Amino acid sequence: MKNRTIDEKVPVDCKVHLRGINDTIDILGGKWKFMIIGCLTLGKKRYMDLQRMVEGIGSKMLSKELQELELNGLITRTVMVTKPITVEYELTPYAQTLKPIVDQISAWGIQHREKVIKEMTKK
Amino acid sequence: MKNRTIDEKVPVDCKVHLRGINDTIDILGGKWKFMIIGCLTLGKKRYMDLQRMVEGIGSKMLSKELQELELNGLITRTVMVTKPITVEYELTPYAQTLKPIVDQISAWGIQHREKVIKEMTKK
DNA sequence: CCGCATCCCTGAGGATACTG
DNA sequence: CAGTATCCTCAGGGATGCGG
Repeated sequence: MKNRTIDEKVPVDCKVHLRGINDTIDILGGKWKFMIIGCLTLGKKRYMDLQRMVEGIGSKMLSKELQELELNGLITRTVMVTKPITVEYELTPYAQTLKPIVDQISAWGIQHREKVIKEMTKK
Repeated sequence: MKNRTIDEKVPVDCKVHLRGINDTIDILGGKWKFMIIGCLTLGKKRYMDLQRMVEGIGSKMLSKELQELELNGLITRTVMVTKPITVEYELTPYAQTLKPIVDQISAWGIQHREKVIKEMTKK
């Protein structure tokens, strides 16, 4: 048993803070989840809509990520028994709590892009 | 050339919104970046500190992700020429703009965990 | 239109060992 | 202490095709 210097600087509230980040990333990690949420932030969407909006995503990934989001209670899946079947995805009220986060992430990306472009032209 | 119904519902500002998310995820994606930023949010940290705080990360991933963050101008790396060498990582002023995002992500994770636990015990 | 099944493959990422 | 190098794996994820 060595006399470790651990814990000297890792108070409990820090751990909670970090665990919070971890938990969120566990749920919203992956390559597309934020994008999907971002799309649904704009209103309910159909499968095709999503595939078109989330540029680059494949059918397999899309349905997989949608399932995971549904499991976590973030989106609802509604099947409309129309001619060719129709499915609508929508954020749950609970998922609305994610909107501020998604909006900020988007805003940061936008301003970051501007900053990068500015730096390139300046040089 | 088919008469596609695309674009009917994909106005430019939506695309910008989504591209913003994309850009941010490109930079902060990956398994650990948010956690690392979260740690550095608490102040400057040494390599070992980070490895200890970001539970589960390996030496290789840590240094790789740190390099990427440094490339994007989000952290600074300072070498102290001490007995056994010492290196400190710190958020750049620019990276401070990420703090609200990280904080919200953390807060959401914390409240989500509480919600899940509540639902489990309730049942 | 929705989305599962299948095949396949790249690369993220883990474990271990080694250097300055 | 702070990494780098090497090897290896396994799952994320792309492409295609089929069925309800």
